[in-house]
Amino acid sequence: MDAQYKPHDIERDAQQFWTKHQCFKAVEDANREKFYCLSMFPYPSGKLHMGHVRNYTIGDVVSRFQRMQGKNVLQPMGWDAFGMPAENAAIKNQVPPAEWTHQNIDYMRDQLKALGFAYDWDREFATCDSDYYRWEQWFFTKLIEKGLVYKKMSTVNWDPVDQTVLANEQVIDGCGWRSGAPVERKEIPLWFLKITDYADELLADLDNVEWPEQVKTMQRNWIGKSKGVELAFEVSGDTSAEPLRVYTTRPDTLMGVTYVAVAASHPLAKAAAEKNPALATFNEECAHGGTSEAEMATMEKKGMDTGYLAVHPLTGRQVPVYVANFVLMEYGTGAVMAVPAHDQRDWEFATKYGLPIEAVIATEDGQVPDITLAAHDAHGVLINSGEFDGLDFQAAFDAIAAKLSEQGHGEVKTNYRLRDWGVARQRYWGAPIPVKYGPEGQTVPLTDDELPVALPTEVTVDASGSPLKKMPEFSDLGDGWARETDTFDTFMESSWYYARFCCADNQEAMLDERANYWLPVDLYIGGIEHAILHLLYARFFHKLMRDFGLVESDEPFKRLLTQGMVIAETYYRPAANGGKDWFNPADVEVKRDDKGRPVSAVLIEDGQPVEMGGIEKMSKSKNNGVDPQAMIDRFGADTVRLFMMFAAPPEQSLEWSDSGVEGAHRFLKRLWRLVADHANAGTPGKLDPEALTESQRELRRKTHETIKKASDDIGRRTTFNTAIAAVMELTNAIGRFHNDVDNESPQDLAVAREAVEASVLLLAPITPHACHGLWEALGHEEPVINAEWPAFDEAALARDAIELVVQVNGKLRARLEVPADADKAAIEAQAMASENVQRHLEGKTVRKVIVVPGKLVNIVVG
RNA sequence: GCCGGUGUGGCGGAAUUGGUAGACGCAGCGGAUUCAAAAUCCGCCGCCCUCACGGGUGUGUCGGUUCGAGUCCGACCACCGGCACCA
Repeated sequence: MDAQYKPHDIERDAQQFWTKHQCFKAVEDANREKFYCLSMFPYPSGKLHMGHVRNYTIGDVVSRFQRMQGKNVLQPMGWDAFGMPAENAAIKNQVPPAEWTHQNIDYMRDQLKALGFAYDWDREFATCDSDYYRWEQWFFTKLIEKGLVYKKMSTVNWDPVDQTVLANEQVIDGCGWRSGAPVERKEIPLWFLKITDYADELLADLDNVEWPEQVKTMQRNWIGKSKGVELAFEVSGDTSAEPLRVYTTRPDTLMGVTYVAVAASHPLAKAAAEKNPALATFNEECAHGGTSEAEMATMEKKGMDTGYLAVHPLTGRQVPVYVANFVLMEYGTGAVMAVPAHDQRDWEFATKYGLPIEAVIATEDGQVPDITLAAHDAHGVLINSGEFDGLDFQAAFDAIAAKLSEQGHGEVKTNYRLRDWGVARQRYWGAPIPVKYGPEGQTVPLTDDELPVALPTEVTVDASGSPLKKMPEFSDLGDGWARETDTFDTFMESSWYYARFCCADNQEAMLDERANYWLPVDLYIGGIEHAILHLLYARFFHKLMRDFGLVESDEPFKRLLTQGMVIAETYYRPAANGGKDWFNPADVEVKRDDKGRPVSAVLIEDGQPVEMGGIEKMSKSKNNGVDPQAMIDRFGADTVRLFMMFAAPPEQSLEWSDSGVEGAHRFLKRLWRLVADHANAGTPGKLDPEALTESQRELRRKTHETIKKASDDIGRRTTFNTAIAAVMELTNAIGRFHNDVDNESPQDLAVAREAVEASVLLLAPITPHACHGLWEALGHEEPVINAEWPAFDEAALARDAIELVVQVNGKLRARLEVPADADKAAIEAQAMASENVQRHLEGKTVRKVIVVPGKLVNIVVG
């Protein structure tokens, strides 16, 4: 065998073999245990970035590992092909979105193939194919029939210059990103899915999935189930005004209410503005700025008195009604009661506008809280609350709720922070919403024979409005009927693609029985940034499909692995316009001091210094992306895969390092030579575990320790980095073994063969091309992709003697070699006898001796 | 602002159940090989004191629990992800 590692030849040969033998085709087989391994499909933005490479390498390693475990593995791939970047590219370069998207898909597919991922390409689809989204349209019409869809007014970011709706990311400092005009909040009717109907189940079923606890916590908090009271404040002196309904989780503070706040678009605020021009101006002002929750929470809180008074439902006291810019009409009731003594936001507002602050909850030690500097928001016993004084939180909650209920002013209510899912977008590059509007204003879902509604692909896209609105050939159905021109949120497509992969070729139905063979997904891998929205919507959609009889399982993703970002150093120079010019790491040379610490960097092109801007997520804006293709061309796919898996555990962020990649490449070269040297050393004899020399026994123990550790690391812990480190240790040990043994006996070679084969098998999921070649070179006829994962031999792990450490007062003072079966007394005696231990015991009294078998002895002295 | 996370040598990281801190790799330093270089191989490598034996110190900061804390508890600091129209 050739001792030189030639990755490009090796990778070409391996890939040709897999393709020729259709190794990755997944076929349903009820007699075999299935494993559905799915990585989040990519948006086809142009070319793969390192985040994709990382995500898909993890998925591929698990898939190949499970295959070696004997499972029937499905690993599909497709394209999340609808979305804004295609429209932005269309505006910029006058390329139709469909054409741009398909070109990107073709390029990226080739890149995925070059990385050797074991995908069943027969199942590939793009969500912009009408064969895909037609079923989404069909399902939506069924949801309308089931009453799970409705239309309501909703706030969007409106660019008054471009006359278009902006996404949150297109609003920069309150202005449109293209026009620069201040963004307005505009209310338009939009389609919603009733995800809140499933809130309880979405919450409860989190207990039944094997997800990272942090993700489950985030989803629980997002759903935000709370128990509170909904109550009404009558509006004083205006019998025509509806009572103000508010929801609170703190009815115990009800006696501390000193004002009520309503949204600027609340009917009462509008009514007050008619007689009050200043208030009208203020309400107008509240309509500026973005709609995101972060913006709402961080903006300056402002308000203005409406002049109306609200009547406290228990005391009859009249409190002012304010308009507040942080109260939104569409969340909850559009009105909130304010208790400034016990809520920080209310406290700041009251302080700003000189409203009264009245403490009604005592501190822990029963005192009146100091509310001069901040609100006191902890639970406690009630004070200044008349008949409720002395009650604790729960008793006060119950008593006040009962009283409100008795008087018809309020009821206990369970509330959710979760809001219904707005699925309509005023954009072109998405799936058309299958609804039409009649001449008398009727809203009618399309019937099965009117589906699918194909998105026209011949369009001109510009920055203003939705292209579909400007295409009568699409929207005008004649006789006064018009088609809906809004398209679906692209989260709709990503909410069920995992199911469609099971039966992507079915032209007659959305899903078929094959979905129940493969689902749920056994391991789903993707970025932590999807922890809430995508994963929650997909869980919801799965339950909708279940309730429609399309799938049997309750949850789509049994196990979840959230992968960290890929980050890299950034370099820049201050630009003339006050901004920064960013330079790609590939174009920069780093200077180091004599200890290897980076001290400065220069641009290779002109030799002049650049600033180091810190380590950031790889992005276009910071120009710190490393092109996977360049790395594959230079080192081969296996090196890239190995580095990605070795540099960090999957859940952590991964810092790109050119020298780290070179290190991974060096390891593969060393491995290749090691196997070649071994293969050329002679024919191994038959391994006889009962007749081994000390050094043979040692290598064999290392082999089986490594099998044990790597199996656990990959299968249970998914810490691929430590599995690779363990195999590196094993290959180092093989190298030493070969050096130590002068004339290699057949038995030496047999022990070495076992170690070498284990190394190749353990690395096969990670660097599959190299291992394909190595396995063949070791004389196997069956390819390594069909090999069985190795099992460890418990007997090989046994040791005669073990090392343990001796501490005196917790500080390490000696190391001991003791027989594996030594008893505690013998260990203690040996520990005490140690010279260095004796020195630390001198003149002191031994108080206690702790012996932890197999680990240590701790002698406590005083 | 709210929710979730992260913090260990010069660097990426390891330490899985509270028990030897720094596995493995990168960088650096020294050596071998070479006409020379690259590549490769061998050795050293947290910081401070010491010729050495050894000792002190050390896991973001401060405090606590414990025979023993990177790991558990409390407070704080810094950074990262999400916040419903980026995907």
